Amino acid sequence: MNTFLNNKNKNKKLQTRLEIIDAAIKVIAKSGRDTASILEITKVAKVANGTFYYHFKNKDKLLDAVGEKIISEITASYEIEWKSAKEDPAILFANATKTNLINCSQDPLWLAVIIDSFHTRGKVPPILRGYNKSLVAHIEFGLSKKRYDTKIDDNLLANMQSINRNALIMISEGKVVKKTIQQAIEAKLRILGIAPKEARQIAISA
Amino acid sequence: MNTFLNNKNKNKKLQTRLEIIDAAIKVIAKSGRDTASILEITKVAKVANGTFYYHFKNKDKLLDAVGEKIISEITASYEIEWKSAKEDPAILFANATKTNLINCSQDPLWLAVIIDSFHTRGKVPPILRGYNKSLVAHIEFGLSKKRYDTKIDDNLLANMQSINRNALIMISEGKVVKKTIQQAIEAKLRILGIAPKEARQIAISA
DNA sequence: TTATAAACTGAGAATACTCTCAAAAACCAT
DNA sequence: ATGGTTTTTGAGAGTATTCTCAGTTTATAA
Repeated sequence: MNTFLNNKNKNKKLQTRLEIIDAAIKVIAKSGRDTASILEITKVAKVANGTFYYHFKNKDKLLDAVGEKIISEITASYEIEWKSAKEDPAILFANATKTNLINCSQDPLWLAVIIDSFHTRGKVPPILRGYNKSLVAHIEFGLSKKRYDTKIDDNLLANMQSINRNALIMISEGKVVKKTIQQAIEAKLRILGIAPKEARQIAISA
Repeated sequence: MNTFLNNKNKNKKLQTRLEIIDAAIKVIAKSGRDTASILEITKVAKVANGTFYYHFKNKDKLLDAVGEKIISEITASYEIEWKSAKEDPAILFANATKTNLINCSQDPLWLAVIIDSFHTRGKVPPILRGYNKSLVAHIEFGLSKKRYDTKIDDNLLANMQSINRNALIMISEGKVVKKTIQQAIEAKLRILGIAPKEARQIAISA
């Protein structure tokens, strides 16, 4: 019984790890990814500074873990429901957007971290990667049904993401959730090439 | 002749100040607002560290100055031309967007700093303030002519800004300028409520 | 030329952060 | 209980950054 972990230790280690991740979420929500210091995170997590380095090689690895935790709580809902492939892609997309935004809004801390994750220089943070995949699937589905009038490229995806991000910012600043989500859906559908009035209709009834 | 500055000195002082601002633009373009250090800026500007503090109270004041410098080079183009108020507001807006994006793209350093300025937590950086004012004027003009189908609010403005930002990012990453600008115009007009096909037409002929 | 005020310098105080490591504590199978 | 292993601790080395300030240089009015 010498080189591998037994269950008790596994749990203890995991628990500390989770405490650090939770503390990180709190600190990032307050100060942002770049300014959040490991010192403060360990203080909030009530562990010694050195403990952090036992669990994570460096700050980047921690940020990855934070991203994965949040994404795992949220993105499942965003997966396209292929079983309903006979439905209007625009309506499917509207519903997915709604669910996704509502999920993100559950916890103000997540909200802050997710918004922060959009403020990124350089590499795409993990929080956004999964989202992009589902997004492409949705749009391709709509294109295949000749429902949209656009092309998929980085610019389009970035615009879709930005609309989500802006909606989340509005929500985090206290704007009415329902109305904000409607606006986001309307804007996205319009960009995709749905006629203005119809986009509004779909957004309202989503 | 004791308390006020004479002309020569004024010039010398101003020149050093400008050198610091230019250096700051270079460093910010490379490292981003948050990570840019005064030490590095003064090194690039070839002045002593203390000189910085003779000219600027702190980093924030420098960032304001940088924003003002860039905005003064760019936003004039975005002002609505009221003399042509008989024209289609959508076309006016399309042209303004085009000019604005082209101006921003002139200098890769500006481009980087402007993009960076969108990554902001908290207060709106000065670069964006002037832009917002003109944007509202444009949209109000279109609404008054019943050309658009939307409401002006923070969310809408944020979405317009994001589309610009995304276009600038694409350009800075080497995407074709003309096509990227067309996409931005098309997306903005569609969000405002112009019919999809017409939005594309206007974007293409802008 | 010289006195004076403006502009600049760079050493260093104060602070903050990341990461390492030897030692201590906690844990658990026997 | 014992001994080996895992986990945690916190002091501190190394590095970086902001900002101050006493003193130096520069420019110019007289």
